[in-house]
Amino acid sequence: MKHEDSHQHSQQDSHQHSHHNHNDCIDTALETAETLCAEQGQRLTKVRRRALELIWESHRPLGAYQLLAKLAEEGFNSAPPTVYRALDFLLGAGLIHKVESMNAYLGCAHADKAHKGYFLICDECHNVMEFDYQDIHAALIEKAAHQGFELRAETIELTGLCAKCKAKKVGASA
Amino acid sequence: MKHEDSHQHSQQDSHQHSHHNHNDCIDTALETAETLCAEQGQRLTKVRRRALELIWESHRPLGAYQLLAKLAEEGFNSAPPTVYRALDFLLGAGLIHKVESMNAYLGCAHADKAHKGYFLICDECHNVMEFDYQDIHAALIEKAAHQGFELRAETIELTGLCAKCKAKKVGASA
DNA sequence: ACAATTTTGTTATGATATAACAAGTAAAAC
DNA sequence: GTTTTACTTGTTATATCATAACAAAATTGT
Repeated sequence: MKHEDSHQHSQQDSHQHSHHNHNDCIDTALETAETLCAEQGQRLTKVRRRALELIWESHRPLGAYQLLAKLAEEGFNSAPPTVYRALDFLLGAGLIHKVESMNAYLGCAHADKAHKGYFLICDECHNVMEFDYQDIHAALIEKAAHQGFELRAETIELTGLCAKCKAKKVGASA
Repeated sequence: MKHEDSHQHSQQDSHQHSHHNHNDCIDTALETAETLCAEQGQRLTKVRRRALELIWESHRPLGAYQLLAKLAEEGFNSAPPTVYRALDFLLGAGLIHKVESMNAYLGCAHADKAHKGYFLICDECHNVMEFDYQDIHAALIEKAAHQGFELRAETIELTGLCAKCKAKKVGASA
């Protein structure tokens, strides 16, 4: 196993965990975003920046219209193109991912690393964990190449039961 | 590698290939569908059967409203619920897959085998190949379990350039 | 035939996303 | 420092994907 790492993006509530202060995550993500945009001559404008923050503040993947509502509350323009433009920008910059099976958007924890989003999605609590698994990535590239296919992007979304919800179920039936 | 197999679901046109008669595919798929439904006491009604056929006849994943239009041409009811009900049934029976990143539906080549759909999607021609890769499946289960996650379903959609389109590009630039 | 179940018809609406063009704003060129 | 250019945002309208709710019809079991 060359490299493997994972990151719990979401949490049950807004309180701080003993092992995970989500506010730090947001701060780091925003700093990374600033840096990346600066490096690439991209403009992280007010709406774009605030959209990214709001996506990070959410504990689960955020729908476009949910995000739009939050932005509208803060006085931003409340027509759909506003939010979709921001989302397009952030997706293009690799700062967020789209979870295709949920039509929702999630802050990317490894924006600086150039990667694909691999997700574990809990059917019960709808929390999403992003993970990065080089072995699988390599295997997929090889598998695709074997069929003459040149891989560009990967959508890997796994659903099931997360550890917490599994524990809760066992407790309930006991 | 324990098991690996793939199947080219789509083709450029409706003519027969030297190595692939798509009509045979459709026939086989429909027979399998009949058998499976009979075994499980499920009713493969007219709309459902015709929907499945139409999905198979399409050379690419078919959108719900595209399917609806085809059904309407043939005198079936042309309101959305008709097609979504048929799709729900076929999805539930494992006879088709939904390609999440395209919001489109594709005949399942291994309906009898109980599996997840892994797809290679060409950005150029939009053809889709389904493949089945036990090594990756096993690795994903293990990886998820390692994080206490109980895997139930997998959405694996890989995009890029298929062999044909790659060849075409090389030819064009030469 | 009757009741129970499932499937389909029908109307309406919700949810997700983009087209097209005008107006504003920041960056670059002069 | 104004003009030109490119980019970003505002605004209206509409396309696309999907489901809720309830009535009618068909199928199945008794």
